[in-house]
Amino acid sequence: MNLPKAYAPRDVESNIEALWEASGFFNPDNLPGKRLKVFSMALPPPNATGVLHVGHAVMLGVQDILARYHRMASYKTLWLPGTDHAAIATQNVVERELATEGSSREHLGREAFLKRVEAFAENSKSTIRGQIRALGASVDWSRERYTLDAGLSRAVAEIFVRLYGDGLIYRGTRIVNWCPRCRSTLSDDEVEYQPTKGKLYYIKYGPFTLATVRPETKLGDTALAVHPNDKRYQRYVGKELQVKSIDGEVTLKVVADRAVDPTFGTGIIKVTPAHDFVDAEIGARHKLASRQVIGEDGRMTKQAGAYAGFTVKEAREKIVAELQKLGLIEKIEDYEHNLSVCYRCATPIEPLPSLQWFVAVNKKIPGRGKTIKQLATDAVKSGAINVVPERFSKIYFHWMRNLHDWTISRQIWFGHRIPVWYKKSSGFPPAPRLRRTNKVQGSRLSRDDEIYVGVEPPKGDGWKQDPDTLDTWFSSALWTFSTLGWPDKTKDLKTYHPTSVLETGYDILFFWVARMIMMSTYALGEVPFRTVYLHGLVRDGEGRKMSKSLGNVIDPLEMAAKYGADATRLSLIIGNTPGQDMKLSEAKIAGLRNFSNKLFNIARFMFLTMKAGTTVPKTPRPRTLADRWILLRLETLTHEVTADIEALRLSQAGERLRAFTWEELADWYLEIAKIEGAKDALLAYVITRILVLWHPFMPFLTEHLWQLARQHVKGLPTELLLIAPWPHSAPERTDRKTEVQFATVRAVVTALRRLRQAAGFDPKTPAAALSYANRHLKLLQAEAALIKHLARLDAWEVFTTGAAPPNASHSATIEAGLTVHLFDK
RNA sequence: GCGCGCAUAGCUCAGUGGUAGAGCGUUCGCUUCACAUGCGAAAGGUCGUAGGUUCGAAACCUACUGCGCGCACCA
Repeated sequence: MNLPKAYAPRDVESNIEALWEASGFFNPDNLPGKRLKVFSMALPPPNATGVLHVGHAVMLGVQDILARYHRMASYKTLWLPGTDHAAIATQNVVERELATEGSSREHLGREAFLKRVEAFAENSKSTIRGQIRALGASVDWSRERYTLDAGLSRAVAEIFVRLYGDGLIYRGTRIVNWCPRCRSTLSDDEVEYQPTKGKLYYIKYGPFTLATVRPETKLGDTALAVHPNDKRYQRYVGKELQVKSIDGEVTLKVVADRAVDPTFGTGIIKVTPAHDFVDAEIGARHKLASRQVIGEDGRMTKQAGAYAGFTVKEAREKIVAELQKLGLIEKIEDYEHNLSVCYRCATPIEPLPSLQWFVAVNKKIPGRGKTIKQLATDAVKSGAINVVPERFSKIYFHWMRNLHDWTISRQIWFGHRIPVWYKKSSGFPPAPRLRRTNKVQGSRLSRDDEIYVGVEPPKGDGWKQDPDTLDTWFSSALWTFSTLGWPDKTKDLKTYHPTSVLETGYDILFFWVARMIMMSTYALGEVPFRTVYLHGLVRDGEGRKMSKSLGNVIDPLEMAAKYGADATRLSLIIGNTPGQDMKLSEAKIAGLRNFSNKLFNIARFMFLTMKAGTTVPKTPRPRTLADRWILLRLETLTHEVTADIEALRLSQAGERLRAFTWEELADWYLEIAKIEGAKDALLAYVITRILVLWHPFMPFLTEHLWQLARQHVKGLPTELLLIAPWPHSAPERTDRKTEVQFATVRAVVTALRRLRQAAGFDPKTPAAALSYANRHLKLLQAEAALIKHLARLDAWEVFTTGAAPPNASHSATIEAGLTVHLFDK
């Protein structure tokens, strides 16, 4: 056989990938043998927006290790892949494309635009499929899903209808986070905060002065508020003040409310119920009027009078100028505050009142006596879901406690259309499949509208579907069970749900993980997964977030092409613990490429030296001390690696394997094998075992070597390493004597090498030495040949005890009574 | 403001109450016939600071310092 001197991943990975897929073993239905235990995972679906990044590579790496380990350990193993339509994110990308073409979604119209987005998403999906394959992920493509698939869309509609039927989805006018650029609402979690330098304007309001960063909302003020205990302003509470302003005299009521911090600023605030969450609450408590002066287009409304039509920014400048002219500005200070921006396009958020759909998280579920929030909290508190690392459960509870009703309607076009239809109630007979009719109130509908909520469109004429779509996280919240066929009672659902492990980045704990728990406990009455494993973010070598604009992005596919998929994956596993961010550099990947080559060459050595027809023994027969030692170490390694993987200590498992493979196996045992000879069977045994143990971590290389091994040795258990049985992890076997003996030999060899170097001997010229060994006498005599070879001595004698010989140039003590002495040449 | 994390070799990081570890880098010597993507040898540490618990602490507890993150506030 003609083996290259260095491992060339590029030449083998695609062939190996094809071999696996042709086997069909990624599909658990095809796995051989009786498999009573089940292991299942849903791949967190990448967004259908483009390409995979290094964060995806972490997730694929961790999950593939778990999938391959369990498959080998004879679990019925399902790892279900798919993609997320990622509503706003994907729509934004396509809108940007259209903009460069001088077009827009409005220009195309809803239908044509959606076709365009779908074409884009389809293209992304096929890119992503190729990338998942290239990284070696053993996902079951026969079960691939997409959040907009018909089946999943049915699940989305079904759960919406159920929630509505339980009174847990409602429609109402509330202050929402509005992104004027996306022209859509956002949930609280989709808002990010950017520290921003701005101005703080001190404005005179009759007898008061108060500060604001948003003078333009002055037009929407309907009251002033002070703290109930603030003595300074007590006499004004309940009074109505006539205040001079840019739009003439306005009447403002003074109310007392606990939300006001008397120690901050002047201790008095203006209340703009239509454009601030806190003010809206104050407004509700005091039954204040609400005046919307900013519209969904980010421009001032007709209510803003002379300023109607201006953007918020323009209005602010004009209003400040006008206030200054009227002498109503006391001072302007520089001020840094947190600006709310859209997490998808960084546009400043406008809080404004809007008619939207919400999920009620604090309302009892009929017949269950608990709220969605309680179900989701209990799932973790009870231990039904195990969070790794554990500290994230605290963060989860904190978030749950503070969770408000979830705004689920979005005014974008790409996504699941809200399964609600309206029509003028004018004597039409009720539709046959009407689930529920209700009068709804709201600005968009007349009071006579009839509402239909159902999975299928209503029969009959005159129904118009709600134009809005659902929050993308609403559909991904169903991912673990919608992908398995829910709401049908499928075999897959029964077999694979709850899933075993959900592995994802901690950055989507709230967006996704928490919502999956909410939806699964609500709809199925069971947890979506038993363990959540949260990995950290991958940063660049300097600890900065990777981003295109910084130009510090490490592309996992590029790295895989350069250093191999195995090295790339391993670089994301080793030296990292769950939940901890990691710094990644190309040097680290190159280092693991070097290790790949080491493993390759260990096998190469075996293939080149082994007699044809060697059989891998079922039970190895050690002949020498080194044999006993390596087998002992191999058993211990097997035991420890198995325990590490079971406990999700993947980094530790990888480090152990690397240390054993490089140091103990390659540097010591192989060198000894060259000396002692006649180790074909033992070597075959050790090497096939480490291929098995390494397989989850380095699937391509190990499978490649397995296939080569099949040409050289007999007795391999399976044609594909992919389904080779994981070795039974017997209780740890200790053999103190072998350990101590081998360690002593090692220490003597190392000491001799050190002395040789200290003496300045050329590595090639043989040297002469003497040892006093005391209790190790017999051992060192027995291993004399080995020690002489490894330390390159042509003469070496061992005695029980004695003084350093006069012609010894260098001496060393290894332990009490054990010394080595090197003679001058 | 509340909460969480991190601080260990020059760098990046593991570390499970019992003799301080790895990779990279550094120094010295080697084309030793599996591998220079390599081999051999070595140097390098007050485990952030101060207390405490313990026979014994890098680890457990308390306080503090520095860095980072989340949430809340943000008039």
